[in-house]
Amino acid sequence: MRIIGHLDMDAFFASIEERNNPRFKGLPIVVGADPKDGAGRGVVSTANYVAREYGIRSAMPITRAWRLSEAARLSGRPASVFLSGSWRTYSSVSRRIMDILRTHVATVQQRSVDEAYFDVSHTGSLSEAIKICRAIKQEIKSREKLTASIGLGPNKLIAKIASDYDKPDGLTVITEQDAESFLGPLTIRAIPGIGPKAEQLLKRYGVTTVADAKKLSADQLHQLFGAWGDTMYEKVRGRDTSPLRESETAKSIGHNQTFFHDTLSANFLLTKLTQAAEEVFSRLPDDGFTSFRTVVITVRFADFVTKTRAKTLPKSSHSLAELRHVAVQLFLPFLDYRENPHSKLIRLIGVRVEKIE
DNA sequence: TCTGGGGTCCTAGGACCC
DNA sequence: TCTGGGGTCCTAGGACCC
Repeated sequence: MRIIGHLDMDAFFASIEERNNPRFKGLPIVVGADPKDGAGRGVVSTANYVAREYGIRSAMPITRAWRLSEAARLSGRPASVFLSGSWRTYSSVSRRIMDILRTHVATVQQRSVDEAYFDVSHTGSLSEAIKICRAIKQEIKSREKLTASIGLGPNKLIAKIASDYDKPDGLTVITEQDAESFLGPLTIRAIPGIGPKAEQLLKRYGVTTVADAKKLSADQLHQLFGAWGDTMYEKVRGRDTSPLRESETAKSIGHNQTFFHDTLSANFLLTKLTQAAEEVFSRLPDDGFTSFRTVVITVRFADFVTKTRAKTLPKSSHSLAELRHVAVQLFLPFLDYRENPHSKLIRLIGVRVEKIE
């Protein structure tokens, strides 16, 4: 019998800030872009549960979060604490959490900074698996003063959805027999991989819940979504045979920057592009990489139209000078009519390397 | 609502080779 | 010279996730 767990830290970044700064205790905390009194650019990364009572959510434009917070303040509730956050702090906490997890279970697949799958099939019984999950949660709480939610199920799909079912500080167990009925009433968006586009398309076929989706045949889903439709057919039935993959090496490393003001200043843009190339190059060794072969640049215009240009070198390069040079060559056409006939202002520029070794 | 930054995966067309 | 099929690589774009 397969028993898979999914651990998901609760409001991770915001919880760390609250823990590290006792003066924030009980206040709404929003980690994300600088709101600049309502003129900021960017989005909310994480909002703690108090901030969520104001309607603030992850991925929401920071200006909107700021207005929601202002509205709450004017009605006599506390203003939100806006923080830009510290990636270094969060990743070191993350590393310690993953270490705790690894002391309890043999196989761990980290999915992001605050999430991981783990395999507890070896326990042979759900009750034993539950004991391990309680111990994991307890140790995270006592060592890190943070809470996690865990889902337990017959596969990664069910474990992941279960971990989200009862947050914060939850432990949700779904047996293989209950998997299909557990999923049925959930909205189709609960299935990982179904985003806004797939949701809209499915809506046209009268599908809003997972149960609705089961009315579509495998052929219909294949017609609509190609290979992903085949997987979707299985997922809405609670089936997922994908294995846990212990360690995944990065496939690309990149850096983007959105400017405070959109611009077409060649001087400014080339400086930012060069800086991005340097940032990417300096990060290569952090993950044990020494070379790259493909360079990709991204240009986002004021209207959010986004273009990428890539070049794959005949052989791998170890050279920052080459990375800068290729990035600049790829970018230059955007400065004249060839790639930008209407002289649209640019809001973001990015550099990424692939085929890294 | 006016949309970050870090990524992964998939698709489709074209070049090229046998 | 008027032309198939299969495979691989590259590029560009897009959906999605945290």
